Amino acid sequence: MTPRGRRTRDAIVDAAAELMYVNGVAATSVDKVLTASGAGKSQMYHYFKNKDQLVEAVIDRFLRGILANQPTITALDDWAAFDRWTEEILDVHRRAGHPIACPLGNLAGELGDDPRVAALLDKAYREWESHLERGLLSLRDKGELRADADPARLAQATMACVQGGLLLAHIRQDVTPLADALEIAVAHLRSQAA
Amino acid sequence: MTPRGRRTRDAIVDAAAELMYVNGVAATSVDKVLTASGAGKSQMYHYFKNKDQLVEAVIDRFLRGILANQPTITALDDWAAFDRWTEEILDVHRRAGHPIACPLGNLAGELGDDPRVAALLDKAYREWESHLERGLLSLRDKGELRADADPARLAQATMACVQGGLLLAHIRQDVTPLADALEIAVAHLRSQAA
DNA sequence: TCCAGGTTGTACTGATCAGTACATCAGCGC
DNA sequence: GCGCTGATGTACTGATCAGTACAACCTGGA
Repeated sequence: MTPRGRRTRDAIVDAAAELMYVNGVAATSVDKVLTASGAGKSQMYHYFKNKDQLVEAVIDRFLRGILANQPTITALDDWAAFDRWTEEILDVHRRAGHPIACPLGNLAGELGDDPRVAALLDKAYREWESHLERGLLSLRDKGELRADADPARLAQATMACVQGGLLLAHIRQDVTPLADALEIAVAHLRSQAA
Repeated sequence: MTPRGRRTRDAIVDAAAELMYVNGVAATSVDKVLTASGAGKSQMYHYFKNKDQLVEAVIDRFLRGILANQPTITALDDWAAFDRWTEEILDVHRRAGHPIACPLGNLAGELGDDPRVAALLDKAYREWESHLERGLLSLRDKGELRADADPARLAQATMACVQGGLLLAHIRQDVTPLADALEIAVAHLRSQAA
């Protein structure tokens, strides 16, 4: 693939991600993506076998964007870092100009019963959670988390709170439910401190 | 509307709810609903102005089904009742034969950016939460909840945990995230006990 | 019996959908 | 300059979509 082709492919994924984030996958037709990206149909089917493959690329793009928006998640080496992490999440959704919602969470309801897509979403969520788990592991190694705590399960429960907070924040376009859910999640983690 | 018409209308909403629960709203065409319900197109547009109005009826039906599945939510008059409530939720989703997911939560991602649908979903969630709030109010009146606790906000945070737990449980088809999230939610409520 | 209002079957429209066919273009190595 | 390969433009197909038109139906009350 040449640099020109790469740019075109990126433009298609960009436009698709934006449209699918706001309107959902089913409501985002290939034609709309192509109009928004300025590409033609032959490009779309040159770089993607079908719409499903485009959705795959969009899911990956969502995850990369999410992780880039919360840099502290890769540096959770003390309890204060968890507080900074929740502040980063809140800051993202306090910024105006886009709906308050998790791009991955938006797909869960619409596509979660397609086992193929569910597997991709699961993979994305697990990568997201793995950073939380790594942070908890480092705390446990430092003796700041109970030795019998289960970092993977704690990470999963934390993610559940994040997603639930975002879902209600989305419906109400108000960050309060997210802020409260994040506080509860981190309080629960801290309750497992050694 | 005659009893016969009522039955036809109910059959349409039944079929639509089932299909939209599993496949999402956009993937559920009016034609599929009518085939599944055995009704004809003229009935559909006799009882509903358009597909959006059918979705409205489905949202209401989802809420009724959810509340019917957790009867204890209307009798949250001591802390033990909250534990029974979480058990009811888990039991529903431990039963096989249907995907593990919240019907309302499934719609949030797909339709949450349509302000009209978001308002309907918000209304449904508020009714759901109102029962939690009522329970917390009764506990506060009995002196079992701190006088300065905010029942509405606590109810909202609890709902966030429920929804997040269900979202991850959906993607993973495993009730563990839901069980953990429910436990965290109720533990947080109990931390506000007087 | 008759008839009015609620109910139903079927055929249709125009728009949009995902995906395909095929010709042309652009740029890079030779 | 030549030719190959990736990149692109455009026109098309058949399926499906939401919604409409219209005639025919029941069924209860007068």
